[in-house]
Amino acid sequence: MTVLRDEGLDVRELEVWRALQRAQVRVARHLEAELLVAHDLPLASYDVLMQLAEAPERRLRMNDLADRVLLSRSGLTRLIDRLQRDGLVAREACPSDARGLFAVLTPEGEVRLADATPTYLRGVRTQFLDPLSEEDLSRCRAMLAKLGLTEES
Amino acid sequence: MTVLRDEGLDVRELEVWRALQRAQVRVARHLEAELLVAHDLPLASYDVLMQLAEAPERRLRMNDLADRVLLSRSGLTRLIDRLQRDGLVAREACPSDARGLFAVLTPEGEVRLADATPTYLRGVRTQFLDPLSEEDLSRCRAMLAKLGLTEES
DNA sequence: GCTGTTTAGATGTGCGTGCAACGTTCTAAG
DNA sequence: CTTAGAACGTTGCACGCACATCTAAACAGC
Repeated sequence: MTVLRDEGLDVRELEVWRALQRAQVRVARHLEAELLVAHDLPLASYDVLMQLAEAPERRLRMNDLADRVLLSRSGLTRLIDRLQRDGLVAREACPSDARGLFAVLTPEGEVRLADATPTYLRGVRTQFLDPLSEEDLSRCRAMLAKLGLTEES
Repeated sequence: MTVLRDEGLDVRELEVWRALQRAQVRVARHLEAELLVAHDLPLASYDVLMQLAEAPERRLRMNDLADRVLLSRSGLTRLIDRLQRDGLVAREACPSDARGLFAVLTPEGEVRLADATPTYLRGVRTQFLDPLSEEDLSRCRAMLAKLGLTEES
């Protein structure tokens, strides 16, 4: 604590941030582990498949996808490489913009996603939702909405 | 959404988890970037220094430290290697257990930590605390306490 | 004391990530 | 039409991580 005295006594507030970080990492690790053993599917891959499944036409531009998955563009390129190699996703040219590329969910990808989804949902529930009340969740939702609007830097 | 229909309508709940994930990563990335440009200090390194500074005698066993920093044991070994190379941390044998090693914060490490702390605190504040009310924070604190007790797997 | 088991840390290896640089295509200005 | 600049995605590179494995030390029972 000693080092943090200078800026007033928001050590308690800081503690909230650190606990949040810990909780998030803990749940994410749990999900990753379960998905890996049960479906040989890393969490990041699951996220990509899920995003694609939710998108119209089951396809998304690489750029948009990178934003939603919270991954760098280069990271997404490699990840899509792997998914394509495994046949879960295909690349398709964009008719209106020759620079653009769509990542498209293949039928096989859909199956894989459907298989893994129960595992994912169960993990989120046991590790995150179950311990919390309805009230907690709506509070949390409101909080996160506020955080989402703070864009700069 | 279509894929998630099977388990009832907790799509909204799932959304909370996903938003949390996004928020956490966003803030962490911001902190990492700021610490890097201003002090050439990765976020993980900052965490280690902070944990050591808060510990009695400014020292911690490798194992305990690994838990607090939310890093694998091997990851911590490498990170301490780097910090030791940079002179911010030293390794010291444990008198009572010859297997054990302490990671000790050096004076130079303290200075570096003190330099970086304002950057860190400012980041946490602008990206996380400022958008939230006092009420939000205490709610969040309570929520995280519940999550912290769900240990298994 | 002598073995078998457990624990603390350190390594070897492969993989995933971000950053910076690159080629390609689109768009706007002259 | 030509050229400058921006946008989209990919690639070279170095770094950091986790998993499995290994060594050394502590502890257990006999």
